[in-house]
Amino acid sequence: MSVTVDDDLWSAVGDPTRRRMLDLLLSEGSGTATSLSEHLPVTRQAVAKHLVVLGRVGLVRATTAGREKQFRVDQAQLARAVAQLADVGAAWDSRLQRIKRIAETIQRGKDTSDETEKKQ
Amino acid sequence: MSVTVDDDLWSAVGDPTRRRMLDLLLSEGSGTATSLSEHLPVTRQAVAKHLVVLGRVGLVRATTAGREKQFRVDQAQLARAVAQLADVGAAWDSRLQRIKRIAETIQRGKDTSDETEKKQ
DNA sequence: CACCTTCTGCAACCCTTGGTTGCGTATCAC
DNA sequence: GTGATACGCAACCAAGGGTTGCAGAAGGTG
Repeated sequence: MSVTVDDDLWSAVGDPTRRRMLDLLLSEGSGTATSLSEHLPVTRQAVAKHLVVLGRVGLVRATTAGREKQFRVDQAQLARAVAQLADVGAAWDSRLQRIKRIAETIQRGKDTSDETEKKQ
Repeated sequence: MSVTVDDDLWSAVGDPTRRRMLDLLLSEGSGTATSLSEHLPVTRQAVAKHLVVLGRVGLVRATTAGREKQFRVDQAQLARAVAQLADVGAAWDSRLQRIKRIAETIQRGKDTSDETEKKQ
């Protein structure tokens, strides 16, 4: 029935900036707060905060090397997030399909009763 | 490459309370702010605000009858939202697949070069 | 009609969060 | 050592999700 989703994980990917960050990390393999902020319309500090959020739900992990902190996407966790997106989408989709089917059934029922009326 | 999503639409379904509201509206057909709040852990006023948000992005529409305001899901718009969920999910999924494939290729490459070294 | 209930809308007010600026600090490179 | 660079922390602001409180419109009943 109603799909149980990890609200923290969902809202982590619910933010547009964080989605773009994930896109960047996926396409570039890894990145720092500074390097990511160069491709985003927000400051480094904002990116750093988002990285904390993403780290909290396990979507990224960091390795510190000297003064740089490289972030990478945790593939398993992102796969989990993708699965939840798919689950919710599928649930709503089946709801919509069901409503559509019912509507068509009612429509067909009307036609039938019309014909019946004519026949009577 | 990066899927273009309607950020307003996405963040509308990004909120867990709004997702539950959509679930309720889908399963019950329609509902008022008051009736929805009875099945949710928030007050009627909070629900009313969420309904404004959902209405702003076209996910719900209202019909006023007497003192009651009945809300219904706009199926076309919800279908659009579902499509965007699927798009983003698919984009990330293909990214993950690609990374996995590259990793396997590198692994295979190592094996091959090992064999090549042996042959040489 | 009057009264009471109920459903809605508006306003004020918290707290969290996404964003900024400013500053201090650690690391690298010369 | 000095300067540039990458980071972290703190203060601050605006928007959003949530609450309470209250006023008004619509329905039911004497």
